[in-house]
Amino acid sequence: MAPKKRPGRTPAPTGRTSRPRQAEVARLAGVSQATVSLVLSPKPDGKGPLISEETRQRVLEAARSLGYVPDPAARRLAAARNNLLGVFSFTATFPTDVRHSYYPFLVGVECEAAALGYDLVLFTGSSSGGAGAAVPDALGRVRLADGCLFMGRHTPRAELKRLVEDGFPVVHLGRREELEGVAWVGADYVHATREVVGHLTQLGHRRIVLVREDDDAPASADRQHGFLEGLEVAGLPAGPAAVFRSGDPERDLTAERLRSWADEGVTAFVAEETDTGAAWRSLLSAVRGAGLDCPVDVSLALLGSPPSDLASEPVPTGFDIPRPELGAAAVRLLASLVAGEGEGAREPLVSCVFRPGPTTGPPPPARP
Amino acid sequence: MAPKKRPGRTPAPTGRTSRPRQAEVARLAGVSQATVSLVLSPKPDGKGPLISEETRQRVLEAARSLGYVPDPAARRLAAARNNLLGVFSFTATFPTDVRHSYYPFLVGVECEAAALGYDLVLFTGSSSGGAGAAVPDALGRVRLADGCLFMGRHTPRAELKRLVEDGFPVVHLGRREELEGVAWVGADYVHATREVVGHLTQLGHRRIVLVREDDDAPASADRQHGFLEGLEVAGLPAGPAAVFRSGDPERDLTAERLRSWADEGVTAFVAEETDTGAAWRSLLSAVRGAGLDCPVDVSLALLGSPPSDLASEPVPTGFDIPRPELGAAAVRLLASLVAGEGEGAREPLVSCVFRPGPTTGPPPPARP
DNA sequence: TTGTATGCGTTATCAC
DNA sequence: GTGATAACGCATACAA
Repeated sequence: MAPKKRPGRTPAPTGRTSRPRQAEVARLAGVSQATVSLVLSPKPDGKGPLISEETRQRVLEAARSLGYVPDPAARRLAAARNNLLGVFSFTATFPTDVRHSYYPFLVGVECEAAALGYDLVLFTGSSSGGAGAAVPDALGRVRLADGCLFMGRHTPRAELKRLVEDGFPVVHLGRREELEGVAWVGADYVHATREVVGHLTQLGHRRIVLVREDDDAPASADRQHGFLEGLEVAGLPAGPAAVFRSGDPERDLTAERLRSWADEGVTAFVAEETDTGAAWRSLLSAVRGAGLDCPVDVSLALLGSPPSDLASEPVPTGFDIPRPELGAAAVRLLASLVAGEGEGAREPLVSCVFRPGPTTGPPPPARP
Repeated sequence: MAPKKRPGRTPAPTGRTSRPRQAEVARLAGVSQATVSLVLSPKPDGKGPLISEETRQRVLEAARSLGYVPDPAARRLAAARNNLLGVFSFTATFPTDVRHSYYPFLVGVECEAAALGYDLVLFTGSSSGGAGAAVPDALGRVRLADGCLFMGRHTPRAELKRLVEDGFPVVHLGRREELEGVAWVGADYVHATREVVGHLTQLGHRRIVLVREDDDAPASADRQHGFLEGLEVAGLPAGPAAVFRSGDPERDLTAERLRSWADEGVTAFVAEETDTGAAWRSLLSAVRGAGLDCPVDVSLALLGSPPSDLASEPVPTGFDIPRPELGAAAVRLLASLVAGEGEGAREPLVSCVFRPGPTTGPPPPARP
């Protein structure tokens, strides 16, 4: 009699070659499948049932002879974790335009993730397809990981908050105090900028201008904050006139503008570093266009690292953001959240290190 | 009467917040779990049962409000796909030592993966921190993805072959003809090197030496192959004397060695590009140490791109490996394998483009 | 058109 | 110590 056909999945998906399973190892070793599991993945602290050495060896031998390899999918499914940490950047992680890239962060992220035993899932904001095609919410896809790291200057607040409210472990790379409940690690731009300004004032500069882009990212706000603080501690006027803010510095920061500043007695400029490096690039070309010599006529400092297309130029005075360390710290924090260890962020601020350079010097003698 | 306790796993692991499952979406939408599955992953050709538009919307709405995202492990276990492509490098993908990195490849990989609707899983298999890096399971983890891209000069043949034999879609970035059955895409180093040698011979060089590391990677063998071919087509002796092979060029490639070559009439050197860039770096410093002027006294060419720590120097004559294109091509091939479209690799070799530079010129007049 | 009943390979638990 | 047995989350054949 033919066996009655029952509902359910086709016994063998007739897919690709199937690998040996624990059940087959068990048959070959003359034990149960569960025993195989116990032998092959023993509890770390020896808590589980102890297996006799003889059985152990039989199982191991059987597994080896069959070339058994555990199925990670099944393992993860049963363990309710997938050992995956997500990395989501609001711009492409590996942009064609190499000028703004998150590569330096990833150096630290990958290292630390590996050390902690996690693999990484790279999500891109732009990617349209992906596993969550049915769910239009781009950010929703990150839930496939055990937790997710977010980076980028502009963060969709609502969606991020939603994740956090759902108890999904989230860490933002970069200060994000406005988003309550969102864990973050960031660089101490305030302190680092104050330090750069201090360097300039000690050299004797009395009129300094901050060049920033028209951008409300905390990273920009922090630099401006530190800048103004730096002026204050030096007893200099810290009015809004000291800040030049432009949405398109390549256009607004002209040689004429620069000359007029020089005429007013401005002897030093600091520019913020942004994704595109536009502020610094514009500042440099304006200085050249104005025929000014740096650092003789004017001192320049960069609040961060120069864009890679300017790598051949001398590294300006400023500070270095310890990106790999930041990435590593973020991963550590994220891992602790995933492990359920509460808010384990003791010190979310990582210090930047001051970088002396050839672009700053004493101010020129006062002009008539 | 209390329900009899039966063996089995604890119903709820009492763990942390768990992601919503199809069952919960189903409850919220008032349908069965199977219906949710049907709505959320419809057959591409509309083969499966058709769901009424009204139910569809209810399910989608429920899924969205719950932030549902399919579990990749479960998807994969159920013999489906999870739209995940793996990337596994045998050296750290983002090494601390920035001199050798796979970043340029990833630019193309990420772009193409996103375009094809895949997310990327970065397997941190062989990174520094890996405690159990030696476990054979390291490669097994990639089975979590639908397929995997491998990169690196040194490939564990056995494990890779195992994956392929099991029908797991695998693409190797870099020529790998010795591993039968392993699909690959690579750069045409043979042709590109021949071209560089041709450039030198046309300039008039008759004695050229190849500096390579002591490394049996195909990438090295191909360059040597192309080098010797280039000599032959120019009618020059292509003996082994023309190849300088060293496991530690920083030590072996001395200024004295270089001078003696010059005395023998050698007027040009080509160095291979490797992970570390050691060959090229050593060559440069030896030339300087010998007090030779490039390109006046000696011509130098680099079979690849200079290491990033030499980015400030003039870009030498040589060729550019189209790394992003290679990465993209690899992803395309991998995706076609995942889709079951057989060996879709028509042309696995991508051309390198010759890069003229200031480090080569006519040979100096013959010395007495 | 929707619901029911498996099964994927593993881990975890309990009774023996 | 060992062996059943129940989930883990999802996909699918089949019944209704």
